[in-house]
Amino acid sequence: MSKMSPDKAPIHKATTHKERTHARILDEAAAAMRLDGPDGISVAALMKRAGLTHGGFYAHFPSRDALVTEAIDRMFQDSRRILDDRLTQREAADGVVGLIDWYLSEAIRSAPDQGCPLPSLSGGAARMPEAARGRFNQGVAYFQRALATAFDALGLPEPETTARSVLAELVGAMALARAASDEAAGNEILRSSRQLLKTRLGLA
Amino acid sequence: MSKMSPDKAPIHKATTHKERTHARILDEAAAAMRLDGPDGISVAALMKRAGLTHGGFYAHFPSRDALVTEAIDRMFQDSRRILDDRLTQREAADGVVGLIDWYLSEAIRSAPDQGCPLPSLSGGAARMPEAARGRFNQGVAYFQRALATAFDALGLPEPETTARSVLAELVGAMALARAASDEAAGNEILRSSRQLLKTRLGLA
DNA sequence: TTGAAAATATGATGATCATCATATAAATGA
DNA sequence: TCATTTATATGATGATCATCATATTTTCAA
Repeated sequence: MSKMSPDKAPIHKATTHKERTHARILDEAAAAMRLDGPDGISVAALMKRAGLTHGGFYAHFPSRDALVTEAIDRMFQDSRRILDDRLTQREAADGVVGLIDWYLSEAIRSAPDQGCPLPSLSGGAARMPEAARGRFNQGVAYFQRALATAFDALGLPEPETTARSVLAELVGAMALARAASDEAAGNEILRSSRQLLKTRLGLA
Repeated sequence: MSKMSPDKAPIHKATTHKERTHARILDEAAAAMRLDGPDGISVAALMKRAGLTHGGFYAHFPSRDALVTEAIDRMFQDSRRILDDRLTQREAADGVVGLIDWYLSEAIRSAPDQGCPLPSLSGGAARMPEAARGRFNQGVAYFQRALATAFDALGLPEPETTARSVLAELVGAMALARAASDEAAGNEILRSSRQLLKTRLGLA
């Protein structure tokens, strides 16, 4: 990019001012879109949240659709780190139990801007711009593989099939729990799935 | 409403022209919103689909939010009929198996305007106008009770807890299957949940 | 310190939207 | 048939939106 250092790849991750600003816009976008969906924030409102004005947006992203795509990616990067921490840095059974309890916790229920983006975004993924939908499905696939690996370590039969089924229940339970107007009803949904997921994985 | 017949409730369901038009708008709205979400169709586009022009809308609904609320209701009425047919008009085990196979069928996957509205709408329910969110949760509660009744008839322990868990998996699996860009991957999700739901309910 | 380049701000454009005021057309009771 | 109500259409209003053109500020090397 710079004329002065044409071939010099940034070895020490030289984050320029622009890169930092780009990342800040993206963080705000990811947070906002977890709460209000991909169409939930306007370019102007987003830039204001990032401490900027609307005009500069197109110096950072070629279009709003491109922002959505990058923001989806960003969300899954965060989730992936949590997922890896839970599933790899422990004994398999503890990791899976911890993941279930974290994923379906009341804290995450009340904080859609943390936790996994799948429950809020799955229902609308088919309406996303195609590139964003692709990133979304990469995130789903990663989650699925990570679960399957853990289930394989647990000696469960058909780990891939089980992983798909378990992921579906995790996503559906949190989506329904967040939809509930009555907090107690939502918590019952979470409790039920926490309990029965562990039961059927032989972890209860 | 009418000055001429003040106390006469319409015993023979005398559907006036206006009532029929109202119902037509609502049907179009429900179909459109299943495909594209509650914000997916404009008032003008909706009225055109119903064969009318945009101006007449406010003779039928006080606001767009009111339309969304009624449309949510309409969707669940349709689903409820299917649900009741499946779960009550058969032997319990057959009914549950049939419901699972229907709910998670590839046909329904490809036709979001049929089938249950929960997979498409759950993720965004928290962002709905409050009245619509209430109707949505009534629909969820009805579904849950119907499943619990069937599970009780099957002699399963904790039918309420199981109903919540099963509903979560049904909703999550269809949401993820519809999100998939790759049709084969989506079908694998459906197959996995069909199989494991029956297994864990002792119906395999 | 200065001047070019990069980053951000200001302001405008055309599109879409929900909503409403008012005009026309259709239905209905006399 | 006529008059009145009811239903629908036309057209406008103000708001919001993505996007772009251009101006201003900031950064940083010389």
